[in-house]
This record gives sequence, structure tokens and C-alpha cells, in this order.
Amino acid sequence: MTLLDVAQRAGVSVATASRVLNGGDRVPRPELQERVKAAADELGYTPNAQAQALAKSSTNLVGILVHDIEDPYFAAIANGVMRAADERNLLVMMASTFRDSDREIAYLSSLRAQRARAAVMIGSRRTDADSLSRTAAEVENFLNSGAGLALVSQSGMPAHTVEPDNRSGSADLARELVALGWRKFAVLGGPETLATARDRRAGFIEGLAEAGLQPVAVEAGDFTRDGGYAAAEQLLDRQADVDCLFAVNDVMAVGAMSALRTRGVDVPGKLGVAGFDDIATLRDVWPGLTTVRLPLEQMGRRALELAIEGGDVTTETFKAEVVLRESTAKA
Amino acid sequence: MTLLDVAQRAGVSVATASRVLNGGDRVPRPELQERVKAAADELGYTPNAQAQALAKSSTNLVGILVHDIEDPYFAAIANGVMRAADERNLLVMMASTFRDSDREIAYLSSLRAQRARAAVMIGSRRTDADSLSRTAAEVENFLNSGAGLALVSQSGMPAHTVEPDNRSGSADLARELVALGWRKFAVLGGPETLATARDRRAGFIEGLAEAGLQPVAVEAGDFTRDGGYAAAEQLLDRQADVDCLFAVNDVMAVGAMSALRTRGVDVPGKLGVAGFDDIATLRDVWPGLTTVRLPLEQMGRRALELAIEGGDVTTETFKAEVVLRESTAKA
DNA sequence: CTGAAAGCGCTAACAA
DNA sequence: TTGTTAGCGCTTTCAG
Repeated sequence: MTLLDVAQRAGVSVATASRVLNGGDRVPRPELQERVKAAADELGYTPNAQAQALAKSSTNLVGILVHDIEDPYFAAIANGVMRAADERNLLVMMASTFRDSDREIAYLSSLRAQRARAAVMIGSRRTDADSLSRTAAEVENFLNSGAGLALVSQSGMPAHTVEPDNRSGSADLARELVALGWRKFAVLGGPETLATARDRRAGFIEGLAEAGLQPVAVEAGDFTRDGGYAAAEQLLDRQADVDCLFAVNDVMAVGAMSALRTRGVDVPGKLGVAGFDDIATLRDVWPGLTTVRLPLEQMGRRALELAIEGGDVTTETFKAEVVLRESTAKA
Repeated sequence: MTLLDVAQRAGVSVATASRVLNGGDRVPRPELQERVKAAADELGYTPNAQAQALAKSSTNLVGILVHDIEDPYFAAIANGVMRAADERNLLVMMASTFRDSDREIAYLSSLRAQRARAAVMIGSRRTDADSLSRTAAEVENFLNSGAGLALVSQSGMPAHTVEPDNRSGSADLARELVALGWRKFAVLGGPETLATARDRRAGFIEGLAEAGLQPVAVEAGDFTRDGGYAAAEQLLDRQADVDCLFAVNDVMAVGAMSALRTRGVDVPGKLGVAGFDDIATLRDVWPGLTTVRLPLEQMGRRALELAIEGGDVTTETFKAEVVLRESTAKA
């Protein structure tokens, strides 16, 4: 069923039909409107979005790229993006890159092919020179095509950026932990190459330094639950003299807590544990996890807004807020 | 940059250019291929997917509908769908319906307008007659448009269906809990109107019945963390004589555990707790939550396959598996 | 093997 | 106000 069918059945031209059904400009006389609308739903007409897009050379599609939609951190941000998109009547095309930058690049290029209005890329960039520059090139292309783009948590690209204040958030956390009386810290620092991990690590160390402290140990490892588990085990194996443990995200922290439990280390009695992100799904773990809260959904919303609005490239930083819970309570 | 630009620069016709760049059929002579490819990337040509879709009247778009992408249950299934889509080089358009059936209907119709190849709808249907029939009508439309469709966890629609075996899964759970020695059960049953919740409730009661038992209490409530928290509180307030508590999903179970903890009720010492789903993010809660594992990602994959393949309408049921953990350990 | 040309369904000048 | 018509960019017969 095409517009032409509808027009004929209603005894009007396609132009008229288009005007009453889709067009926003001058509206035909009421009588014709009725006829066209009637014809349209008798025929079960649905506009062909591709044809509209081609004719108007513009779409209401926006893209969103996440590393892994099962990771609650990304899901929370994505949720914000989708809410904002929904409010603006934009259709969302989402892809999970499974942490593969080739997929990321390919998808960005698909979005360009789809003539997407804008895209939001979520997730910390690896500091790997090669894939970094290839991604940058495609980002360039994307922007040159006239579409908007915003990145969440990955600075250094020539597009709008929304970032959490990882550095000062973890510095604040360090201060509060010190104030609570903790002294001998280990950092489960995630991958060396991940900017987010690095910033949180650095901020924490900075915070400690203000109190004249420095971490007893810094473990690398994956940015995942299993990474946290493994890093905690290593720490115990090494019998490091530690009284509090900071994992650079909640998922790692929870993994670490499991490792400690398995080894019979009491939290917070024997060892305090803190994370970062304040993932909603993890707010019920026990002991309650001390962490740094990020306005994840808001960051997502804002990213979409920036991507859509275009304008001069800006970087917006979102404040993080320390949340003290039982996992770092001092007896 | 259009195909025409490329063709002119390469000194060939658009037909030729199309054949080497996109078309899959007869390929022009090597020399021309080179010229066209060269021209294409000198000009930074990207095909216009809308125009292609219009010309071929077919797309590589698939849709996916979830109630709430932040809910790890949906995220896990969505992840499976996206993986399967990625393997087939399909682009995914995802929407969160925020549990609103009007949004759901609207999105389905957008997908139709986009001439999506197929769609997957994830999430338990409410048993609300009105929105049910309106959704059914749009589902009809969608299928009539020639696109494929599969539903996850919502039977009763005239399309492929993938469902977990909620009923026998929770019956199995009931049996195992009884075998462990628990006797006085309360069910935190979720909303009356939610098919998934109802089936799990019913299966559990069935399982108990085999042992000549029946639940001491059945609490309704939301299908969420807060719903579980509130339901558990009510139960305690009523001072029901209960020794084990089954929440119809993990998220509720975790909420309930928090309520119990707040009230000083020891789990599993004083009260056992079990859930359903085996959400990955919650595998580290303590005490480890006894639950029923569902192959969520696989279900998502399969749903996409069915939606794409079309064919006769089938219903596939996925077996659930009881996972016993510490939350129901008997001293 | 290659090119010309007719659409795909719709929008937006431009005319009437 | 309404209709005519020329594209939008690409695919695909159909000739050459």
C-alpha cells in the first residue's frame, strides 16, 4: 500500500495525501482530510520511512554504541539515552560492540549509511594507539557526514564528551576512607590501558597523598567481576599488609568480596572494600558496598542532547558522590 | 557523495559502479573494479542505505523491544539477540517500552514503517484484556507486512514464541527445597496479572502439592527489587509462620533479603530464600541465592533466528535448572 | 561485459 | 487550496 493507492482511493493527488498524512505544512480542507484518512486506514497504509528519508534526506534515527549491554553500567547510561530519544520521538539503533573496535567502526559506518541524525558512544576508550586512530578517523567521517556525535567517558575525540569526574570522585573516596581510619590501601586498578580505570586509580592515589599515604599495593586485572576476583586472590596470596581495598568499579569490588569470602576474610572486620559507580543492581549486596555514585542515566540523557543539538564541541563533567556503606565501616 | 559521483570520476556508468561497490551479481572486469573502488574511496563514498532499501525494497534492520533495558533479565536476553544479529550482519533497532503498551505498539509500527525484516519482543505480557487486544492487532499488522516476529516469554500471540519453562522450573525448585527439609513456605508472587509471575507461582505450588504441602502465605507485589522488599516486610509484619520464602524472580529475592537483613532475620538460619532467573550480576550476593537458572542469552539468540527464518508458528520451551546455594542451606 | 533507463515511495517546489 | 512533476540515490531489467 503506497501513498498513491491512498490518494487514488480518496480521489486526490499524492501531494494532498502526503500533506494530510505526513506533511506538517499547509493542511488541506477538512473534507479532503477525512477522505484521505479514511482511505488510509481502510487500506492499512503505513508510510515507507525509507522513501521519506530519501525524499527529505533526513531521518529520525539515532545510534547508540555500547561495549556490552549486559554490563549494568552501560545499561544504565543506555537507558538514559533511550529515554531522551523516546521523548524526542527518535528511533534508536543500538549495537553492542563486544569490546571490539572493528565492530565499533563498522557500526559507526552503518549509521552513516543509514543517515542517522546522531550517535552516542558509550564506554571507556582503550589507550591503544592503532585502534584509537582508526576509530578517530571514522569519528571524523561520521561528523563530516553532518551527523551529531557525543561520547560518554572517552575524552580525546573531536566530539561532544560527557564524563564522570573519576579523578576527583576517587580522590574524595580516598579522603573519606582515610577519615574513617583506614590506612593501608590496596588498589585493584583494572587494565593499565583503560582511561577510566587509570583516572580512578590516579585520583585515589592523589587523595591518599594528601594524607601523606600511598597505596601498599596496586593490582592490575580485568575491568570485570572475574578481574576483581582474581586480583583479590593475588593480593591475598602475596600476603600484602593491607586493611582496605579499593576496586575501580563496583563489579570488580563485588568479585573481590566473593574472593575474600571464599578465603574467609571478613569484610569489613578484617578488610574494608570500596568500589565505584553505585550500580543499582548491586545496592543490595551485603555488606553494603561503599562506592562513588555517578548520575549514569543523566549522563546518557545529556549525551543524546549534545549529540542532537550539535554546536561547538564541549566537554561536560558530572560530579561523583561518595556513598559510604557497611563494607568500609570501622568497628 | 553519491554513486553517480563515483561513476563519473571512474568514467563508468552508475550501473557498473553499483555492481562493483554493492551489487552481488555479475562483476565487471577487474580493471573497472579498480577504477571504481579507487574513485569510491578518494571521494569517501558511503552508500545511502535508505536509497538501497527503497530500490531493493528490503532492509537489514531488525527490531527489539524490551520493557526496561536496565533490568538485567531483559539485558541478558537482548544480549543474545544482538549477538545473533551481529553474526548475520543485521542492524538492531532497540526500544525500551518502559512497560507502556502504547509505546510498544507505536514502536512496532515504526518498525513496520522502517520495513524491518523482523522483530523480537521480550517480556511478559500483562493479562490486561484491552491493551492485550490492541497489541495483538498491531502484531497482526506487523506480520501481514511480511516481517518476521518472535516473542520471548509471552505466549498467546500469533507468532513464534520462546519461553522458559517457568512452571516446571519452579516445581523442581519446590521439590528440592522440600527435600532439603523446608516446610513452611511463603511465595512473593509478583503481580497477579503477569503471566510469568503467575506461572512461577503456580508451578511452585504444584511442586509443594506433590509433597502434600501448600504455601502458608502468598504475597502479591511488584515484579521489582522494591516489590520484593515490600512484600517481605508485609510478611514479617503479619508474623506469618514461615521458614522459607520463594520470590518469583531474583531481583525480588534480593530485595526481600535486604528487608530481612534490616529486620534482623537471619538467612538461611531463620528463613530460607530462593529466587528465579539466576541473574549473573547477582551471583555474588551473600548468602548466595538459590534460584532457577534460565539460558537467557540462548533464548534471545533463538528468538532472533525464529523471527528471521519465518516459517510455521512454533513455540519453543527452554528448560530451567535449579541452582542451590547458601540462601537455602539447612544447618 | 557494460550502459540506459525505469522505477522504489515520498516530498517539495512550482503551477494552476 | 490542490495538483503536477522533478528529484532523493540506488538497483535492476533490458538492450547493446
